[in-house]
Amino acid sequence: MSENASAERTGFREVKEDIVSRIKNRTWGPGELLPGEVELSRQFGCARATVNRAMRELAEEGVLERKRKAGTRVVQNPVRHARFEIPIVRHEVEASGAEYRYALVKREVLTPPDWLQARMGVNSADRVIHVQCMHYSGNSPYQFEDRWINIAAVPKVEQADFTSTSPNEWLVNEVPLSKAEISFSASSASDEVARFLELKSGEPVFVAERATWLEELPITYARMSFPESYRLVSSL
Amino acid sequence: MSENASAERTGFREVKEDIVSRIKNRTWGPGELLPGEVELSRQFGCARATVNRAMRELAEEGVLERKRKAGTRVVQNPVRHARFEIPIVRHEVEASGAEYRYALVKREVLTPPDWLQARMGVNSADRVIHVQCMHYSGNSPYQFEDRWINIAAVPKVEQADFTSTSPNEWLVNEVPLSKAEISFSASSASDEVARFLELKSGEPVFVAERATWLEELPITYARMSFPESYRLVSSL
DNA sequence: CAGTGGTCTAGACCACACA
DNA sequence: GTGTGGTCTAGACCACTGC
Repeated sequence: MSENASAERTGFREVKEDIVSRIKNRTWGPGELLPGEVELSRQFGCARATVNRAMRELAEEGVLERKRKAGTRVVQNPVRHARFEIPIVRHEVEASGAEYRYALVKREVLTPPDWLQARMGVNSADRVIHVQCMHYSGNSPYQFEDRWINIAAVPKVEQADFTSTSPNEWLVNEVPLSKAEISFSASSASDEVARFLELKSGEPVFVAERATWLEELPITYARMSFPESYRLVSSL
Repeated sequence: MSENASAERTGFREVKEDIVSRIKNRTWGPGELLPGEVELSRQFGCARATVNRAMRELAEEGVLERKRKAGTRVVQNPVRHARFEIPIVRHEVEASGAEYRYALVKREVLTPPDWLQARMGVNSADRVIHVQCMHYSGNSPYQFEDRWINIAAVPKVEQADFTSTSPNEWLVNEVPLSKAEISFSASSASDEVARFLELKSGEPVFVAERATWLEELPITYARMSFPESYRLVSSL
C-alpha cells in the first residue's frame, strides 16, 4: 500500500506552478527569455509535450509570450484578463434565492432603424422584431431588456409571442453557438428606463449590450439596463 | 514536388470546427451525448489525443460538458463567457491616440479602515497607503483612481512617492502575477469624484474595482471611476 | 467494476521567423 | 539555414464515477 513517496510523476500542473513561482521569485524577470522546451523537459524530467502544454496554457493565460524561433519570454506588461459569465437572467435571479418574474412590455414588427443597420449590418429591406420586457427579482425590478431580432435570420420568431418566455431564453434554444460582442457601460436612466426600473430619470443605470451573429448573419441586438445595485463580478 | 492534394492531416482545429458545425446544424442538440473519443478518432481518422484536445478546448470554451464515465455532452444552457482586457490606463489612453497625463491627488499613510480589513483580510495592526490620482486623456478626465496598498505586503511602497508614476504601473512592476478579483458597476458620482471627473454630483459613473492578493497576502484594493462615456468592450 | 475522459511518453515532422 | 515552438501519433496507465 505505502507508495514510494518519490514516485510522483511530473505533471503539466506542477510544471506550470513551478514556472509561475520562478516568475514570482524573480528567477525569471519580466521580458526575460526562458529555456527552450527541450531543455526544460530535461530539467523537469518529463516529456516535451508536458512542458509544451504547461507553457502553452501559461501563454493562453497571458503570463508568457511564445514565438517560434524566438523562444518563450515572460510577458512585459501583464495585460490583465478578466473573464465574466453572462448567465440567463432567470438563472441569475434564481441562483440568488429570489423568485423570478418576467413581463413582456412591448412587441412590434418594424423596418430596422438606421443605427441598427449600421451596428449589425441588417439589410434595410428586412424586417425586425422589437421587444421590450422586464425581469424582476422578487418584487424588485432587476433588468429592463430592449431587444431587436432579425426576422430574416430567425423566421420562427414571428410565431413566438414572448408573453411567457423571455426572448433571450427563446433565442438560446433556437440559435445555438452564435458569436457575440458584449460591452458594458454606465448611463443615465431615460424616462422610459426609469419608469420600468422604478428610478428617477437621470439616475445611474448599468448597461450591458450584446450583439450576436451566426456566421456573419445578424441575429439580435439587446440593450439590458440594471439599477445601480447591480454588480458584475469576474469569475476565475 | 507536387504533393498529394488529399494528403491533408486532420488537425484539432478541423475537429473542433466539425464538432461546432454539427452542433449548429442540430446533428447534436443541446444536452445530447457525443460519441466517445475513441469512436470519434476513428471517424476523423486521427489520433485520440487530437480529438481529446479539440473536445477539451470546446469544454473550456463552454460549448461541451465532459465527465468521466458519463461521456461528453453539448452544454444545455450555454452560459456565455466574455473575456475583457484590463490594460494599464496609460496604454489604454495612448492606444486611442490621445496624450496621457497623470496627476497625484493625495498620498497618506493610515491604519486600514474596517471595510478594507473585511474586504481583503488586511491585518488591523498593519498600515496601509491611501493614494488618489487622476488619469487624463488629452485634457479630458479619463479616470479617477482611489487605491489602498498594504505596506506589510510591499514594504518598498513607502519609498515610492507616485508623483510621476501611477501606483498601478508601479505595482505591476513590483508585484508580478498577483491574483485579482475584478468587478464592474454603475454608481452616482460622489462630490469628490464629480469634482475630479468634472461632472455634477450624482451623475452616473462607471466603476471598476480590483482587489489583488499574492498567495493569500492582501496587496491592494483599487476603485476606478470613469465618466459616462467609458465603454468596456469584450475581446475575443 | 468497467467505461470514459485525463494525462504522460517518445518520437516525429512541420512551419515559422530570425540570422 | 536552423532553431524554436506547434502539432500529430500510437500506445500506455490512471482516476473518477455511473451503473
